[in-house]
Amino acid sequence: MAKNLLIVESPAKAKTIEGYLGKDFTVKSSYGHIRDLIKSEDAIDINNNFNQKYEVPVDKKQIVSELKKLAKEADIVWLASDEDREGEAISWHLFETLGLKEPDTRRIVFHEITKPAIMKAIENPRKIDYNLVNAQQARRVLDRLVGFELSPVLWKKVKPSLSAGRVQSVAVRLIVDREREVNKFLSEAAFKVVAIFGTGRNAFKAELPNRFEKQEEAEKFLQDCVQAIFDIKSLETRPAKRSPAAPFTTSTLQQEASRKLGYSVARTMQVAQRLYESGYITYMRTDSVNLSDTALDAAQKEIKSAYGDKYHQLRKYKTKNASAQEAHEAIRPTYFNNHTIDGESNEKRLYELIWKRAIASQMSEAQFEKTVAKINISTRNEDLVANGEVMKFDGFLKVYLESNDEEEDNQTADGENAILPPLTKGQVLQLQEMTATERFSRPPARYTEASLVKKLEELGIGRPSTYAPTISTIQNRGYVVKEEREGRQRTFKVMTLKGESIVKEEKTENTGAEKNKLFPTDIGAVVNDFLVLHFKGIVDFNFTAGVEKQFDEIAQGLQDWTKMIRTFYDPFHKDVQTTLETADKATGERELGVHPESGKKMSVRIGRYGPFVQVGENPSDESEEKPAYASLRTGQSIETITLEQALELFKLPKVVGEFEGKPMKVAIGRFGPYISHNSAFISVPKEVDPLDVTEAEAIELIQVKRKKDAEKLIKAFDEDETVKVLNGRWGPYIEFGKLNVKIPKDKDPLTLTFDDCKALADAMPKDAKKGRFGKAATAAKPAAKKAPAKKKAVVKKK
DNA sequence: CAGTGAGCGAGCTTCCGCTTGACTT
Repeated sequence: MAKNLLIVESPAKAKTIEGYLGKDFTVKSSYGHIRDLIKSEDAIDINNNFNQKYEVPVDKKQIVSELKKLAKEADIVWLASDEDREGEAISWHLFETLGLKEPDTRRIVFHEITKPAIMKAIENPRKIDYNLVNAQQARRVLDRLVGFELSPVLWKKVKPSLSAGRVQSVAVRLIVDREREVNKFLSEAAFKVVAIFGTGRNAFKAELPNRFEKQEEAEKFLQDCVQAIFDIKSLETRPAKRSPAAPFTTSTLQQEASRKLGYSVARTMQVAQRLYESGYITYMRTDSVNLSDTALDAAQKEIKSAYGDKYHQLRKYKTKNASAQEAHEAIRPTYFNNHTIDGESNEKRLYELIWKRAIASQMSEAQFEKTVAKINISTRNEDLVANGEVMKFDGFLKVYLESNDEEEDNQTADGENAILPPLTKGQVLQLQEMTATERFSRPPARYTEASLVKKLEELGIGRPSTYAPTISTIQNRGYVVKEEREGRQRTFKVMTLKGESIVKEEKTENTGAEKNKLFPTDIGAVVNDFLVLHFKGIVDFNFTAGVEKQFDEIAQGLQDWTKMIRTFYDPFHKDVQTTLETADKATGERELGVHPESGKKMSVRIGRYGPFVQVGENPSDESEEKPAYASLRTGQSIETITLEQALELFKLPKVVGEFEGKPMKVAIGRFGPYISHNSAFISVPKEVDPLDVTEAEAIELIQVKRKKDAEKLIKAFDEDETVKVLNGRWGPYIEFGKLNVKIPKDKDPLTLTFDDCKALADAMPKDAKKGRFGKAATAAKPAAKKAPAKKKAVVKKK
């Protein structure tokens, strides 16, 4: 029997370490925290030094009892959780929960999963650092107090089931603020001048550094250039270089995977987790850019053998972020000689990204020669400028080029990195073409999931393990939606000088289209405004940074944690109470104006079922006329909707005519505009304005739909007309009332009898539709039931 | 793939961080 029990946080880590330590050691994992505050309100005794009540959650009971048993049998228990605030607390919780005794317990830490690092750790055990544990308790208690006092205020003053917290509320605030910046942004137009000189292979672009605000100025400029002589006024060549980026942390991996692979942050983390569990990469939840000495050596070896000595350059990176806790290494391949791996394409692509970034981080810089040519215009004082860049040595660019957030502005992007033909000072240039194009200044970019993570990290808010869950939470609560939005057409003017004539044209472009961007919902904005009004301190962008500073002092033993929490809590709790007593219910109500015909007041606000428009005052008694209501459509918001748009909402649903003795109604549903007729639903095609649908068109659409349905039909039954065999997009299926049943491959849809269909349908719902997940989970692991079930409920609501 | 928007009241919701799991339409 093993004399030693060593406990780490992650099972994958445990497996590796067990291999290093031999028979005297059993290595187990705690699977993260094993205890948490109890759920109820008395988890923290406010009047008694914020004493906490902890419990082992159901899904951790099994692990804890196993660890308890092993701890009893072992002579020495080694607590090897991570070396940060949370890790120290995990060790302490283990110490308490497993009933360990100090003489038989050792606390050890290591930053690198290698045999020498672990042996060294074992030789240098220490005791649990209670200052660090106190800092974690302060963090935990503060988050609970904030979350569980603030959320109920929202239930009362805004809507039930809402939530607020130190992290999520700031995340929402960032998005609300940004949306408002975008909405109030006034775009300014200016004319940008680009000239093309030379012909064929020797053609190159030059730009006028400043833009013209007025069209006349731009036109005058082109006019002046008609007769002008262009010659090279100066040529300047200087070397330039570029250095690789640091290896990935959780946040930079999420950003880069989003930009280069289009992954959501949740997906990136799922795939990374699989790579980690397969032993391909180091731990994926980290804020450190540090590489271990063994990794540095391995990278060096790999670079030198694959690319040659001159491509290697030893680099040590420092984490900029002050709140980083650096319990792990940066994310890197475990073996640098694996350029690629076996696995799903997701895994392969992410691994490749990680490998390239880590390898590149140890490579030499890329060297360029940059040339700036200034071009004199005989008729004007301004110069045109041409930029050229020639790569002299690729260095790290051989493997990896980091992308950036800025959307490609095709107007400035070409012209750069271009190669200039050989030029000499004084050389006269032949103008091929010159254009002055109207360009518009752009509003700040809306956040993507990944750019929000970046911002949160900059503000020191949240941790690598919580970025992805936070992004999910604010979406699940309905504060934020990730959406695509169509842009609108905009015209812009282009003037082209060619030969001796200037041609003026008007072109159109699409602008403002967004993909996978985060937008605040009305409820998100209302909750945010409420919090900003009544709890400014909590949703302040620097709140976390401020408390983190105090946690650090607690960790260093310079401050008493209960005093710190007391100083925070008393005024905070007072704010909660006065808000509960005095604040009005928040509905985001905004007056739109008066109805053009009736003269009644029109307003928008959020109600029980979402945002809506109201026409007419609230009645004070029964005799008064009731107001009219209409819900806003997706994409509209109470903040930006106009009176005209609000009036449109009342035009639908409307009956457009009759067909086969039944009315046809046009309305807008969850999936867009539709015509309902005799309990059938037909989508109105995109190009048709639902307001203009005529009776004839509606009939036509119904008949087209019927024809299409008939083509899909393989078989119908006399026994029950709601049962049909159909040909769907993914093959034949049975429509059994409201249930769709897939037909197995070994069955021929043509020969299916009614009874066969019934049998297949009977087999389906029990198994697939309802409880498959729940049942299987229950059967396999009764303890793990709770968390997934909860998650599912949230998804369902949506 | 509706139309809703009054008010009562019971019982519920909610935080952040550390882990992985077994699932999906």
